[in-house]
Amino acid sequence: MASNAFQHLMKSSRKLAENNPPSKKRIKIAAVATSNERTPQKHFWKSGLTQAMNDSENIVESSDSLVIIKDKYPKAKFHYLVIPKDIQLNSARELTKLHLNLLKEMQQKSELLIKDLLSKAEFKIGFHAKPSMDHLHLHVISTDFVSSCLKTKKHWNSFNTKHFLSLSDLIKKLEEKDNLDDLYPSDIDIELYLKKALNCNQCQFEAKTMPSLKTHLETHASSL
DNA sequence: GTTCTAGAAC
DNA sequence: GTTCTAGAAC
Repeated sequence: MASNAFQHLMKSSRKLAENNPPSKKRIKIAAVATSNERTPQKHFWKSGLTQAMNDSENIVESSDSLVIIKDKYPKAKFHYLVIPKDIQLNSARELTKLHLNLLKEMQQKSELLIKDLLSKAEFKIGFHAKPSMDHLHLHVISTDFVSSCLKTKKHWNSFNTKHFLSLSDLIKKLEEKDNLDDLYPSDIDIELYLKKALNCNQCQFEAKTMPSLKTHLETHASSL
């Protein structure tokens, strides 16, 4: 009897939940509806970085030419973005020999940034071949990949396949050639990379699901 | 890029 | 029944 009453209560509370969606969602719908009436911007979120790099809350350090911020959704214990202030490019694909000095400055600043962390972590420094956010940004990320923000296969593969282009490779290429045409993957290859099986970056383990990969990565991190 | 959630996969 | 992924979001 008591359990029946409890089940009934649960049922009715679930119904209540259905009839009253979370306020967060309502606000979102209202905001979208407003933006549609006046300025329909399908990809408004792409400019998120441009906002973040100008918000002192996020800035780790800043110079005339570069700003370094913490990634808002870090995919590892340490995850920074090194962003050139005065560049119009959205992707590393368009970098040329003319950008070599800038890239070397970014490399120097990145190495300085992680200098004191090298006893705690290893780092990857590079660009996503196909970034989602506008404004060229260099990822400086620790290789533990232990983070609650790491959730999807795309997250993992974007850093752990040839979708991730190491800065030192880019610099090497531009020292011998004018552009990155013969280093850069095609759009088709990029799609394949992002859908690859989930291979651990520290051993031969292949995970079947993201949750199992995350559990596995934690075992590497705790054995350090 | 994230959030949300339907329905696939287990 | 629960876990997990993947596609929509105008």
